[in-house]
Amino acid sequence: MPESSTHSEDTKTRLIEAAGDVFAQHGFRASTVRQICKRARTHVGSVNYHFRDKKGLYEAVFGYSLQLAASKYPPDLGLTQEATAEEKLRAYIHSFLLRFMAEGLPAWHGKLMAQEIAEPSGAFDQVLENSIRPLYTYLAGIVRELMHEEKSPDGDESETTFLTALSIVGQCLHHHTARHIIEALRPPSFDPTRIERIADHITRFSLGGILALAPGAPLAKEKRV
Amino acid sequence: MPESSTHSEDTKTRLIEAAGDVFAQHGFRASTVRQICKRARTHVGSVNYHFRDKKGLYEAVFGYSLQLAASKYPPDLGLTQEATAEEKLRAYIHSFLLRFMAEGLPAWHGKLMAQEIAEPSGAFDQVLENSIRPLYTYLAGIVRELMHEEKSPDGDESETTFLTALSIVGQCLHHHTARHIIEALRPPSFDPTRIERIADHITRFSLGGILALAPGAPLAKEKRV
Amino acid sequence: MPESSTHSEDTKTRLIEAAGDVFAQHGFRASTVRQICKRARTHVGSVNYHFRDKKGLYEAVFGYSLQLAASKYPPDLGLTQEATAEEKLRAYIHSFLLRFMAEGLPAWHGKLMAQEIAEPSGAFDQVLENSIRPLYTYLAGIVRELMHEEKSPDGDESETTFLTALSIVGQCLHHHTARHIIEALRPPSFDPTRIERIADHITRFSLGGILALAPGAPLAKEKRV
Amino acid sequence: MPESSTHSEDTKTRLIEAAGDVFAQHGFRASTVRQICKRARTHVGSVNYHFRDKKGLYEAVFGYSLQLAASKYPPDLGLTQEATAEEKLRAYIHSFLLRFMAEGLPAWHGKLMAQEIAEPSGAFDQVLENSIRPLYTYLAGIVRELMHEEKSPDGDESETTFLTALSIVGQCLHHHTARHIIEALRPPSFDPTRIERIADHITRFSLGGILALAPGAPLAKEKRV
DNA sequence: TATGAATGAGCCTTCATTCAT
DNA sequence: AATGAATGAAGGCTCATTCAT
Repeated sequence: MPESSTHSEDTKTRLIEAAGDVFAQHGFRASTVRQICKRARTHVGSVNYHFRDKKGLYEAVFGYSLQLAASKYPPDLGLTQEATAEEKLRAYIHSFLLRFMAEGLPAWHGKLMAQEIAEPSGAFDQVLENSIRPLYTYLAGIVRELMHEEKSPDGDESETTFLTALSIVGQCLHHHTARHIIEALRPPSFDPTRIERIADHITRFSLGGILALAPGAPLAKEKRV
Repeated sequence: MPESSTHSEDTKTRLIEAAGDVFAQHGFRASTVRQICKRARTHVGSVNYHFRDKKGLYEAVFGYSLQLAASKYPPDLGLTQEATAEEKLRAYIHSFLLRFMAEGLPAWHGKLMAQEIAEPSGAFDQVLENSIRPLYTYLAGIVRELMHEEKSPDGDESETTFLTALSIVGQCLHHHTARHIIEALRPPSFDPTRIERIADHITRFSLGGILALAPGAPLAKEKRV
Repeated sequence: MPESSTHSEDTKTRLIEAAGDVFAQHGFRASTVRQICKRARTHVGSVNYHFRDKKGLYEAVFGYSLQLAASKYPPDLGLTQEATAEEKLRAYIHSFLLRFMAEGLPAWHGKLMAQEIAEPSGAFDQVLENSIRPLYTYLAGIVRELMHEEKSPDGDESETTFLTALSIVGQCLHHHTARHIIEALRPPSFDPTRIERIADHITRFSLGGILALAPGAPLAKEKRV
Repeated sequence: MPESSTHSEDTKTRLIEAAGDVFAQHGFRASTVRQICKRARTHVGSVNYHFRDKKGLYEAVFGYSLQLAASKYPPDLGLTQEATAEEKLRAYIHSFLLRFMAEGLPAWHGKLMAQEIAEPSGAFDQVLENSIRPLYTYLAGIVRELMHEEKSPDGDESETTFLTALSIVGQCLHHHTARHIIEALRPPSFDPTRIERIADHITRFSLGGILALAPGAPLAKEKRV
C-alpha cells in the first residue's frame, strides 16, 4: 500500500521542510521542537517517532540539504575540464554565495553550514567532514594553482594558501552572517543580479589579492609602493 | 551613606565584569543570569536590582566595553596624521583583529560585536550606531582614498567601496566567527605573532584586491590575463 | 487460512517470550512496549492487537510462565509420597529458589512473582490466587507437620506457623530481591552449586528455627539458655 | 532576619517531608516531582532551587532520614555493654523492624532502604556504604559471636555467617517487601504489639537456626533426625 | 488481519523574573 | 537598599495507546 507509505513520508517530509526553514533561520539551539512541529502541522511526538530526537531531525535535515546543495550548486557550477583556474575561482565563489543567498529549500544547506561555523552544535563533526572540509580542500587547490605553488609532500598547503582560502570564504560568509547589519548600513534594494555582482566583486578582489601574494609576482608589490 | 553606595557600585562593577566574560564567551542567549551572578559572587536578584533585567545588563556591558576598546584599540592605533592610506589600512586591520582576538577584558567588545553581527539580540540599534557604523565609516574613508575615489555629494560611497569594506571586515571577522572550524582544519599551534601575521596577510591581500578594483588600475587587470 | 493463524500465533508466542525476558528483568513499569516489540521483531501495534494493552500482555506472560514453572519446579520436586516432612521442606526450598535463580525462560515466573510481591501492579489478584496462595498453603502444611501442630477446625493455621512460613519464604526471596546488594557485599564468584548451597543453608537454618519454636521442644529452648 | 530564613526552611522542610512520604511509598522512579511539590504546597521549580534536581532531593531525604533513624533506632536499642549476644540479636531485629514498620517520618529510612535494595536507583553507592554495610557488619559480628566463630585474618566472615546474616535480614525485610501479600493472606488486624511479636518470632526462629548451624552443636543436628 | 504512523499527556529540568522581607 | 526564595512558562523527551489503512 504505497498510500500509507506516502502518508508517512508526507509527515516526515513536512517535518524536514519545516525544520529546514526553522533551523536555517534560528540555528539548532534557538529552534524549538514545538515550533517546528507546529509549522509542520503535526504533534511533538512525531520528532521522536521519525527522528529519535531533535538532534536526529537536525542531522536528517543536514544530510538532505547537503545532497540538494551538492547537485544544485556544485563547486565548479558545471565548468568544463579546460577551465582556467581563474574561471574555477569565479565559479566557486558564485556557487558558494548561492548556497546561502538563494531563496528557499536549496539554500538551507549553506545557512545551516554558516550557523554551524558560527556556533557549532552536536553535528559539528558531521558538518566538518561532509560539508566544510571537502569545500575547503577544493578551494585550496584552486588557490594553490593561482599561486603557482607546488603541492608539498605532506599534502598540506602553505600558510599563505591557507590564509588566502580563509580570506575568500570569510568574504563570502560575511554576506550571510552580517546580513542584518549590511541591510541596515545600506537599504536592501531588490536586485535580481545582486548575487552575481557580489560574486564578481569578491572574485576580482580576491584575484587581486592572490596576485599580490603570489611568490613570483614582485611587480604587483612594486606597483603598490 | 557613601559606604553603601560604594558597596553597591562594587557589586555593579563585579556584575559587569563577570557578565563581560560570560557574554563574550557564550553570547547573550546561551549565558544565564545565574552563571553571571555566581561568578560575580552576588545573588540573582542583583541583576534585576541594578540593571532591570538581563538585557539591561547586556547593554551596560556593551557600553562599558565600547569605551574600553575605543581607548585601547583606536582604529588608527596611534598613527600620525601624515600616515599614508596604506598605513592606515594596515593599522585598521590590526586594530580590528586585536579587538576580538586579544585575551581578557579588552577583547570583550569585539567579541560582543561579532556575536551581535551574527545573531542580533535586542541591543542591535545601540551596537549599530555606536560601534559598527563609526568603524565602517572610517574604513570606507580609507578605502575611498586607496581607490582614488571622489566622495559623492550625498555622502554615500560607491558600491565598489562598500563591497570592498565588507570584504575587509569579512576577512577579519571570519577569524573569530569560524575559530572552531579553523582550529579543526589546522592545529592551533601557539604563536605570539599569530595576530600580526594574520593582520599582515589580510592587509596585503586587501591591498592587492583594491589595486585590482581601483578605476585607474588597468595594468593589474592586464597582468591577470 | 491456517497460515495466517499460524503466523499470528507465531507473533503472539514471540511477544510472550520477549515480554517474559523483559518483564522478568525490569518489572512491569520499567519495561516498555517498544522494547518488547523490538525484541519480538514485531510492531508496536501488535501488543494492542493480540493482548489489548500492556497489562494484558503481562497477564498472558504470567499465566504462561506459571504453567511452565509448575511443571518444571513442582513444590515437591518429584518426591515420593513417603517422604518425611524434612525432606519435603528441603525440596520446597530448593524448588522455590530455582524458580527465580535459574536462568532463562523457566525462571520467569519466580522473578515475576517476586516483582509482584515487592510492587503489585494490576495482576495482583491473579498472582495471589494462582501462584502465591497455593504455594503458601502447601508450605504451611509442611510447617504444621514439622511443628506437630493440629490443623484447626476453621482451616487456619496458628500464628506461629504463619510467621514461620513467612520466615522461610522471606529468606528465599531475599536472595532475589536483594541480589544487587548481595553481590556488592560479596563478589559474585561463579559457582554451579551455589543454589544448592543456599538451599541447604536455608533448610538447615529453618529446621533449627522450627525446632526452637515447636511446642514440644523444650530441650532446644534449654540449650540456648 | 531569621524569619526569612525560617520561611525558606519551611519550604525546604515541607519538601523533604513530602518527598519522604512519597519516595518511601513509591520508590524513586515511580515518584514524580509534581506529586511531591503538590503535597508540599509549592511549585515545581522549588526542587531545582533547593535541591538541584529530583536526585538531589532524594539524597537529601535519605541523609535526613538516616540521621533520624540512627538516633531513634540504634541497632542495639540502647543495650548496655554487658548484654549477651542473644540480647543483642533480639535488639537488632527489633530495631530493624521498627525502621520500616513504624509509622510516619522515622520509618522513612527503612522504607527507602528497602526500596533501594529491591530496585537500586542513583543513590545506590551512598545507600550501600552509609546505611546497609554498617548494619550488615554489625549483624555479622553478632552472628559470629553466637556461632563461636573466630574472626578470620582477612576480616571476612565465613560463608555460613554471611548466609545467616542474609537469612535474618531477609526475614525482617519480607514483612515490609511483601506487606501487601501478607495482608491479603491474613487480615491485617490492628494490634499494638504486632511488631514486638514479629520481632520475637524472628529472634527465636533465628536463634534456633544459628544453633543448628553452629560448628560445635552436634546435638542440635542429632535431635533433628 | 495486521501494520506502524499519529497522538498527546506527562515526565524532569532550566530559566528569567517577581516579590516579600 | 539589598537579598534570595518563590514562581511558572517553556524546553526536550518518553511512552502507552489509538486509528486509518
